[in-house]
Amino acid sequence: MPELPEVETLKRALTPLVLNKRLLKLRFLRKDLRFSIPLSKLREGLLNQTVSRITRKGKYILMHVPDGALLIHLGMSGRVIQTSSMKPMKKHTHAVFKFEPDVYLHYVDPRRFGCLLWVPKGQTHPLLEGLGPDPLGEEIAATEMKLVAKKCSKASIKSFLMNAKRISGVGNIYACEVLFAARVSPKKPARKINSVQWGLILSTLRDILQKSIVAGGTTLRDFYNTDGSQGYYKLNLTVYDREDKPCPVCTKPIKRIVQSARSTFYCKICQK
DNA sequence: AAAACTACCTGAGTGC
DNA sequence: TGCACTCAGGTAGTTT
Repeated sequence: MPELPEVETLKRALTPLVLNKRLLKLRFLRKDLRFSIPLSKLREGLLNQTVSRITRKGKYILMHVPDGALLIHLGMSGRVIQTSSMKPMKKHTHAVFKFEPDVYLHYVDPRRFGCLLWVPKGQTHPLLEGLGPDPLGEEIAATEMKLVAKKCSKASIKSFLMNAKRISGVGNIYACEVLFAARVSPKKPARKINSVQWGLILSTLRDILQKSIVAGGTTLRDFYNTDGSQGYYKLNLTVYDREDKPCPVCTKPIKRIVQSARSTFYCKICQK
């Protein structure tokens, strides 16, 4: 997926294409993704309406129109591509949007873990409620995080970082990368992280995410920008998907373990 | 209450 | 080539 940098990259790519533009056509090729798509609500709310704003919270994108917003999530394999017609170009194209004058956006998602939903004006959405602070938004206070983590009896720092209720938008790749950069073991209980370490983790997180956005997002299998170009952050990955390869710092082999049913990559020597 | 596990899908990669 | 198998960037809902 699409981790946070990819979603932010998508938001930035979409903005000049659709901001202050009217949606002229809307076509759905299926009625359900992860959740059923509210077809008639989306048609009613979006058709012939002008996009006033595009925002992001964690990995969710909101495309605002007068009566509400289109809520987009890319799940694990989703992407949005720009083409020159309503005709689906890719297998697993589930929705096509035509904006004035001639911008065609195709929502493609093979695994269908993503979603397209409607948020009425003045309301929020259950999926957005309870999301923790966005790591690229207002600075998260280390003291605040330490306090929240204190209440976690057992959760490892890796699981903590990936829990959207704590901090929104941190996926598996960046959780691994940040902990390596901050020299913190992924196995360390979140409640044992001191404020200095929290400060380091949070500033490193912001730094890595920002650098990745500048590079255009991490491209693994499924992410492409709306114009089909790929991101380049993958080249900078230090530990993720590098089991048995040398640690860039100490050259000892990178370890792979499983935490909460997800692969974690780290250096036993460098991360304490 | 918190944390771990399961399920939702398709496709890429591996080994036979 | 093909089959069987494993694994994958997310996360809501269920179970422990």
